Amino acid sequence: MPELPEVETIVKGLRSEIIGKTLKQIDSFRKDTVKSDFSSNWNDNKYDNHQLNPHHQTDYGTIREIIRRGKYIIIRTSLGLEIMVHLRMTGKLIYAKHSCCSGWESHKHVRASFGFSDGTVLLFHDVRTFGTIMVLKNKSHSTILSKLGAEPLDRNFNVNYLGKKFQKLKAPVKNSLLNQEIVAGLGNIYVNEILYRAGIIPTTPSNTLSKTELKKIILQTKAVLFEAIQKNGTSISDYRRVDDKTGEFQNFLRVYQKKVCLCGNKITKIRQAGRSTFYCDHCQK
DNA sequence: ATTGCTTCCTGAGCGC
DNA sequence: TGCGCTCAGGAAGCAA
Repeated sequence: MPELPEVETIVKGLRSEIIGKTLKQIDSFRKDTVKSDFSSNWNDNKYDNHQLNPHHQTDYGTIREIIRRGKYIIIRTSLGLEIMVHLRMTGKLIYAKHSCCSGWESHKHVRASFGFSDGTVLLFHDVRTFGTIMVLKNKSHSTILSKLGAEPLDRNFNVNYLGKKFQKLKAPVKNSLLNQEIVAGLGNIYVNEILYRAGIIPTTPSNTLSKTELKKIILQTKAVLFEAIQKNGTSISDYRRVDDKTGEFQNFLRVYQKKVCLCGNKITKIRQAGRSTFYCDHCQK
């Protein structure tokens, strides 16, 4: 399940592969996967298999910039077009350099593809089909994503910010950290790891945390994400890099899906907001 | 306003 | 071997 470090790794991989390439064609092989803000065909959900706006455009421009905001990937072209990708649970972007011999068109889980003028293809592969792609011509990603909270690695994600957000929030701290409107990019794995390292029980009401505890959360959020990015993300099940390699951070997880804590205590597993929470009631208070 | 439940979806893993 | 069940969960939508 790609979270911030996985998305960041994919963005870096994409930059080195497709910056400067000219995007010629966008295809969708499943309804609801690709939406656009300019082609009515793509929004009425009648079509399972088609090209985006094939008669009005022969060129989407050259890939200029690829950025990440929370768990979203935003690809911007020289014509001002923005392609916004969210991988959700099982989405992957795979760059197929040798499209002529791969036979990807018939692959069961390829939901969309981006064709470049040099014959290479970027494939959107998604087993569970939760992933989405938005092609924006009129709107900007920043408008659509305006409700997203702070970037956890930014300077403005600090004790003051989190204190304000948590002030009147009774929800468990685990739920609050998963809330993308509070902080953008954290998912279940990293929130478990962050609260373990911060020594805080995940069920603690957000508004009862002390300044010291908030400080620990901020510090450990940045530390865990930084380390995970350095290890190219966590490959628990489906996440792969653009070149289909796995990340390595799964070897450094301390609490997620663990049975026993480093201290020897048994790890407790509960469910919060429909997701698994792991914690050690000896190391976390 | 806030919180929490349901929905979307498919494959892996398990017990029998 | 194969069937049916449970589990994995990000975010939207809706109900309380």
